[in-house]
Amino acid sequence: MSTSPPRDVRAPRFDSLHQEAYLNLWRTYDRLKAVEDELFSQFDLSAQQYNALRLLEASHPATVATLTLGTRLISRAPDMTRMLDRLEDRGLVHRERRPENRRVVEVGVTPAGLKLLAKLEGAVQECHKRQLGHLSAKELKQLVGLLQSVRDPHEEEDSLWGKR
Amino acid sequence: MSTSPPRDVRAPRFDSLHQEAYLNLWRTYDRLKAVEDELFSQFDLSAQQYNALRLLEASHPATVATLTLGTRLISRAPDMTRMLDRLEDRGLVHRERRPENRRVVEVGVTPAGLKLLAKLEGAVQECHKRQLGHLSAKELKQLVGLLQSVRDPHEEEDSLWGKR
DNA sequence: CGCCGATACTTGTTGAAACGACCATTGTCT
DNA sequence: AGACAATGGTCGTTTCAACAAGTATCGGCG
Repeated sequence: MSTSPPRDVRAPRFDSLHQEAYLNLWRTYDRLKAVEDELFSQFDLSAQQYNALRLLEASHPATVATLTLGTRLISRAPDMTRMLDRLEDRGLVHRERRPENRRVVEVGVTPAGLKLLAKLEGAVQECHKRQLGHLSAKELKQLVGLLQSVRDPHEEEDSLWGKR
Repeated sequence: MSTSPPRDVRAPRFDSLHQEAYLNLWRTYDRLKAVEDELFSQFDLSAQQYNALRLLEASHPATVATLTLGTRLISRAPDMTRMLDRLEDRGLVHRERRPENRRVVEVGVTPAGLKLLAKLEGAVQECHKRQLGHLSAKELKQLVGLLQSVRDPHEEEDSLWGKR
């Protein structure tokens, strides 16, 4: 009886190709997120908060209803209220109920919020370069295409992220 | 002066290809994670906890030091202690200090932990199929390759996830 | 042997996420 | 007009993650 060949018991092994793909996706996201987190933590922002500010900037000067903003975020956020509380406390957004429908709370970015975004813009671009700058444009496009295919059946019909 | 063509102000727009790739990665991970979370929440487990149990199973019957386990996890976990506390309270892992080095805490999976893993195995495979079953093997392999390239410069020299 | 730094966690504390129950407002149906 | 469901948030509570500071142990080194 022969001994089995030496192998690194630590090396990740996978039960299926699907699992390998998912765990690779998870790991890759985690590594890239670490790069981003390091930047945002210097400004006491989370990636999610930055994302929200960016969305408000895109609509500016129009405002956006709280729940609408929630659905547009990259990662679902079941607690918009307190996230906006924190941004409002720092004077980065403002909230307002309008007479025509007193249920909805309209949210907008403040001048201070826009100023912070402007200050961050360069650093954020640099950060994305550090994350992915080692890939060619061709590879990046291929990656984006594949990720869209992966995600497609998992997006709601009217999602902003669905294939168009 | 002509008016600009109508466009969906809600559609995500990107400042660079790098950013587009990263945000697509984030979004895709979030969608797939939602599928997985739904499964694990039925067993009061997090994906990270399941991952830890899997790693312990792979080493079984040998045990693993707490910190070593932490570095092998897919997503970094700076609070192994309390995560293991929870698993130990549920009888899924056991911990032990050995006389030869009383600093390290050796962790192993218990029979109950192995039983839980066995019970989950089929459902987890099914879950990964739901996540990624709509892609061909060729696409999946291409995706894995691209993700490795993305991650490569962000892995530590001796990481288990580096290219070999 | 006694000290010192390194190792391997543990504990405290604070902040954020998850989940549900709750409340106010509006639109609809009879 | 009154009842009732649907909409849009808010609040309370529990759990989890992150960071810092602290404790126990070990391995040299003079």
